[in-house]
Amino acid sequence: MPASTDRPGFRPAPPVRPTMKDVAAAAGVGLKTVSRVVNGEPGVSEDTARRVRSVIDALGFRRNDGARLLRQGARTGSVGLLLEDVADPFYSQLSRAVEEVVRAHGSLLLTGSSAEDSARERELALGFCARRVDGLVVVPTSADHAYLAPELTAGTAMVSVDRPMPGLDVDTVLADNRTGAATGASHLLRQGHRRIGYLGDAPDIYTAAERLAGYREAMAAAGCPVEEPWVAMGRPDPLELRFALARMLTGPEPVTALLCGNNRTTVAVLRELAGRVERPALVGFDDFELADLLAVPVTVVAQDPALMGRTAAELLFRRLRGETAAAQQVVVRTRLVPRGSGELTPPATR
Amino acid sequence: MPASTDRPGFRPAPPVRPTMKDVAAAAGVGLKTVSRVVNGEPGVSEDTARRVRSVIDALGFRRNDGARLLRQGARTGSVGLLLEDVADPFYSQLSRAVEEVVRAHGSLLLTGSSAEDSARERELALGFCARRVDGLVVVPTSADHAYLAPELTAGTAMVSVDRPMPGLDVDTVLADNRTGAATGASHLLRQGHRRIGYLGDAPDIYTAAERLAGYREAMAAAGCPVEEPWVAMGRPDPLELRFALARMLTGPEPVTALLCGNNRTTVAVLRELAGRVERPALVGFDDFELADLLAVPVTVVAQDPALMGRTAAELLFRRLRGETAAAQQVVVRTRLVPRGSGELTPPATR
DNA sequence: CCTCCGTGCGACAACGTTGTCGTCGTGGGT
DNA sequence: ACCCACGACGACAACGTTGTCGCACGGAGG
Repeated sequence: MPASTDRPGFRPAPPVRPTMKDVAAAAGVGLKTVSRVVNGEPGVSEDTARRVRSVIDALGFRRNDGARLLRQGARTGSVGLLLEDVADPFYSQLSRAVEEVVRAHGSLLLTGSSAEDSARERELALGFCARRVDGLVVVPTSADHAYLAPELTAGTAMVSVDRPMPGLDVDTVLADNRTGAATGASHLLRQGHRRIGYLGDAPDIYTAAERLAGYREAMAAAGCPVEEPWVAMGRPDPLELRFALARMLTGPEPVTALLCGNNRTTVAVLRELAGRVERPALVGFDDFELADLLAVPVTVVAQDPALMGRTAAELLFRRLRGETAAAQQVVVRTRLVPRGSGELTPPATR
Repeated sequence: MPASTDRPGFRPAPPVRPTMKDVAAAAGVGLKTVSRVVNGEPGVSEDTARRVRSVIDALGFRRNDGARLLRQGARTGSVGLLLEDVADPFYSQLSRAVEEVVRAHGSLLLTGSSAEDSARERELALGFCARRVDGLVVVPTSADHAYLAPELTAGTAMVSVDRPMPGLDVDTVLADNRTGAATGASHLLRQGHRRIGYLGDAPDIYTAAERLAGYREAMAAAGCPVEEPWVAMGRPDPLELRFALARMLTGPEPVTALLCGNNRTTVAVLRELAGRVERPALVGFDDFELADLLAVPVTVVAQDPALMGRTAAELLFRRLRGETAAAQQVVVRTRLVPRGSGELTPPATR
């Protein structure tokens, strides 16, 4: 835990908030009467209510929901969202969809980015639970999540999105990664490509592994042996990527097409290709803005992050409404969007 | 408030969480001893501590931070972030930066999108305050925010980003919108353009108004009268945009260059231009991914959303640390990034 | 006149935790 | 043998709120 110990040189007497007691005293009424007014309960004369309300405005009183929740033992009306990085367009779209649903249910949203670091994810998740969120929507790292089991049995709803949650049996929303990647690869094969490279994220990430598998399956089904230099997996590092691409695109038998395992990789590859002479065909997994406006519009296997987020959030609230069925898995279909880059044919046939 | 009244047909006895009392009973110790163990306070023998810890693990006990905070009257270690739309890249980058700083201070982040709707913003802000967030980072709508004054005096720190907060004197982080837009316009003027169109967001949005003013200033300084059909302000609506562009680009005296007031407008314009024959020069306000990889790379006036977010969050924590100086305004500079589209010369001179 | 009831309101406990303070037992010093 | 200090622990109040209950008052009905 990153030292919340702000060694406070000198904290200037944090101004205190008025409580119901203060309001009651100022209005010359009992505490409970204020409570009644604040909550719109009956049993208060309009005269008294008016007086109390004016004092409330004058003092700027706001009910302390923490205390309220403690007393009522009710739900907190808040949901935690844990993902890899809010700034990634895939997650930011997912995030918006989740937020929309959460808001529609009158709840508030806590957001945290794990940066793919399981310790950080854990810290955030437990922090959310300590705040007693009603539920958790998680894009889990590959680490074991059994530490969340007590929360689950304690009634905290949980849904996993984009990846399964290892070690915990919860509702899960996934894209059809394997099929999608296979579709992308097949599409390239159909254009006559035989030597197709694959660039993806680190293979400990579920989606990366699934998509790689999809690629391999499609290649195998087409009778195309995959040579190892054609596959590059890892966190998108510009330098590594440059080497990998050089490896794939040069030599006696260069690849004529590329399948990119995700958003960031696709963009990084495009940027790298801009500085090279080769113009391999390219299909990207996951759509991105402006893909259609590039010099060669980019063919993608599009996911639907908004639908995934919405579905996940709705599953969560279904649980919160009391649904007790066994954990289910929802697979959201991907869709091939041909735009040009994936329809380039291999040089020999050009 | 959107009916948090889930008419619960039948709520299946929400499983209860173990409390310290339960742990104490199960471990055969006093309540306070459990508290001591949980908080790592001294005065517990290692034997007892071990026993308590094992019971804690067995029951899956987690301290209830709500109760803790209530008791301690301390800060909640949470910060609210209110912006227009998490899915907008500008805000999602800002958001990440804020989150980073918040995390570094050991706090949690509540996020809410106002969708530019002041009622929704208010609802979210008050919801955050009811949860007793320590501070609020807000991208405010243009509505009056005086309703937050009680929170401010009650000690909730507040910082306004991207726009000033009307009706409330708080630290504010802004981009130099006016200068930036003027720079963009001047850049086009320098290429020989005299008829330059401006497309921006609704003028009740501070940044939109400022940037429009910057454009007008630059035009005036160059002695170029702005004709009204050249200016189109409003929420980005594809159809409106099409009409506006048609108006600007056709007729006897069409504009030869465009200045776009923001991210979304720039992209929408690019998309629209892709279907037209005219190729006006173009400068966009706010950078966006892939701007450099388009057929004609797009010249932009780049903002630094991450710096803005970081600055805002740091100002917030400075206040929380007790800083009491008068509210300050930080202006983050923009930077012209020439990439091609803004260096196109007018047809006459081409 | 008294009774009965409804209305308006306040006292009090409780939610789960922590700060304060008191108690108990042990061990060392005299 | 006695005292005191000290370590280990628990009882209790309090944080701000709400649910329960009871009380006082006034008017209607006998």
